[in-house]
Parts: sequence; C-alpha cells; structure tokens
Amino acid sequence: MTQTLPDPAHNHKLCISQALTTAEQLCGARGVQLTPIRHQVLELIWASHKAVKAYELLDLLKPLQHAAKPVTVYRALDFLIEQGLIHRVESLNAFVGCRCSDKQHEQLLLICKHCQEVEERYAPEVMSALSEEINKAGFTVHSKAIEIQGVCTACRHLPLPQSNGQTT
Amino acid sequence: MTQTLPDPAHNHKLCISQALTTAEQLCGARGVQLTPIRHQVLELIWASHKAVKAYELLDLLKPLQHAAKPVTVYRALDFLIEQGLIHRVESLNAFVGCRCSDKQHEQLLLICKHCQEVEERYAPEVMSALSEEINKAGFTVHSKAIEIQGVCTACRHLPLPQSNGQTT
DNA sequence: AGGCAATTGTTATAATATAACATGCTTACT
DNA sequence: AGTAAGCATGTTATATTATAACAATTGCCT
Ligand SMILES: [Zn+2]
Ligand SMILES: [Zn+2]
Ligand SMILES: [Zn+2]
Ligand SMILES: [Zn+2]
Repeated sequence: MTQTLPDPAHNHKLCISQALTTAEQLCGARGVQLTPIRHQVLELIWASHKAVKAYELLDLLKPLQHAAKPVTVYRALDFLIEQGLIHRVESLNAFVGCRCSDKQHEQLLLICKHCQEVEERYAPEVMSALSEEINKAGFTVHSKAIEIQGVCTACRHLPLPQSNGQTT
Repeated sequence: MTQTLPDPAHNHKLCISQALTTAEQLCGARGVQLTPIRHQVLELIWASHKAVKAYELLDLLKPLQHAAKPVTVYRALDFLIEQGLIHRVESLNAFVGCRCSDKQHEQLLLICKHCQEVEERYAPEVMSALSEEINKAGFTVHSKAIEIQGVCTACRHLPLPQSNGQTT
C-alpha cells in the first residue's frame, strides 16, 4: 500500500506499462477518450519520474504529431489532469505521472532539485492533520498541493547542480 | 500564538503598519537595504490580504516609480522573498504578505478562489507529521509549499465567480 | 582618486499559457 | 439521407509570466 521510491535500478518499463494500462482502463470505464495524442503525451510524461515542462513535451510530441502546437499539449495535459492521470507540479510549472490514479490523490510531492525526480507519497497522517487544520479554519477544500523541494536520497551525496546555493 | 483570520472587519491599517515596521526592523538588524522601491512593493502587496500578480504590482508601482519595468518588480519580489517578508503563491503565480516574518515560516496557505484572500496558518501538528514523513523518505528539505485551494468562511455562502458554467 | 559591492536603469527576449474561431468526425435522431 | 449536437483537433494569434545581458549610479572602503 505504501508508495515505493523510484529506485534508480527499478524496472521502469513496468512503471510505464502499468501507468498506461491503468489509464486505458480508467478512461474506458469513465467513457472518456484516451485519444492517440493524449496517450502519447501520457507516455512521454512517463518516460521518467522527472517533472517535464509543457514545451519539452511539445518538442517530444512533434515527431509523432506533425501538427502539434502548444495548445495541443496543453489540451492533452488538461485532460490528463482532469482524469487524475498526472499531476501539475505548481512550483516548477511542470508535470509528472500520477502513481495512484485509481486511488486517492494525496499529492504530497517530494521534488529533488538535483535529479528533478518527483516522489509522490501516500501520507495519511499528514493528510488527516491537514484536514483537521482546514476544518478548524472553516475552509472548504477544492484541491491541495503539498510540494517539498529538496534533495532525494539518491542525490544526497552529490553536489547541487550550479544554482545560487539558496536554501530557504 | 495562533494566526487569526483576516476578518473582513478587522483593522487592516494595523496589519499594514505592523508588517512594514517589522520589515524595517528585520532588514535593519540584518544589514540589508529595504530601499524605497522594495518598501513600496511591500506596501502594495500589503494593500490587502489577496494574492497579487507581479504585473498588477508593476501597474501600481509605475505611478510611484516612473522607470519601473517588469524586472524592477521581480527584483523587489526576489528580495522580499529572500528576507521572508512575502510568500510566493506557487499555484497562482502571485505574491502575498507574510504574517510571521519574524517567526517560523510554516507556509500553510489557504487560498480562497472567490475572494483571492490568502490565510497563512501556523499548523504545528501538520508540520510535524510532514517532517516525519519526509524523514521516512530520507529526503533533505530546502523548502515547503502547502497550498490549499478552496472557499473561505466569508465566501462560503456566495456563488463562485464565473469559472466556466455561466449560463445566465 | 580608485576599486568594489549593491542597487537600479535599459533593452531585449525567453518561457509559459490561453483566446478565438475553423474543421473534421462520430453519434443519434428525423 | 439529412442534420444537429458534441467532442476532438487544427490554426492563428496573442496574453501572461519571467529572465538575460549589460550600462549607469550610488555609497563605502582603502
Ligand atoms: Zn519507474
Ligand atoms: Zn535526486
Ligand atoms: Zn489585514
Ligand atoms: Zn473568500
């Protein structure tokens, strides 16, 4: 039930095939169309566990869809987000595959500044504390985004890529 | 110690003067310059508890600083963020005054889709659960952003502003 | 005076995202 | 068949958000 880390040595082809199969099944069950463009964009996002930018996706999509324009990608992204198949990473203006499309979306994202990989964690304790706090405030939730920037275990001992070394 | 809601009837001039005084003191103590431009941008952000966009700030700043350009605003924003005097609201590409510049930055933001006001809450239970989860993941934190989108108490009984399904 | 750091000015452009309208394609009903 | 409606996509243009690169200014230290 607990999410596993995207171990560098894991079988990522399995991640991809699982994600695509789940997406096809969910869309079928919901009566929405996972069209070729949408399927391709989802597959491109799942090429890795890194967050991907819309215009990077556009460049990758162009060879497959000659007519692809920015709006082509954004429409596919909108669809995939609506269907819960990907997450938008607000703090990066980027997108990442969702590992729990068929379960709850808890959206606790650990974002590595070094390798750009994003780990989505199922964190019921955090979420219940959060829900309680939100209730205390009398606030009605539409969506939650919890994004933690930092360095993952795999990159812990590596120097940061050249940035201004700011930390909070 | 608990944050208070930005009650619609509160004395907002007091919010502003407290924020500016705190900012001046902190910058003085840290030996950094709260220059006129930076001070003005901070004051413009504190005009309300709503999240403000950079180009809105630019329009507001221009009458005060004839030479103001986008980069003028972004530089001031960068400074204010570094000093912890404002928060960037990632999910809106906007900015809001920080109510706890001199204390811990816990950055749990409740963002009302109706009135755009942002409430910053001090939520130690959430934060400790979150820290524990992050430790479990072996992740090294640089910064956290917890952004909840929804509807605040004040707006609870009002219809949402025209989002899409406007049929009247 | 000369040098350095910090701030601001200036011009240009990059990066991200959406508006508006046209076209095609399937489905469902007449 | 005709045709209206819904949806996906194509096409063109533009809006919005953010940064790069370099010059000028200011205040301070030696
Ligand atoms: Zn994988
Ligand atoms: Zn990493
Ligand atoms: Zn106030
Ligand atoms: Zn509200």
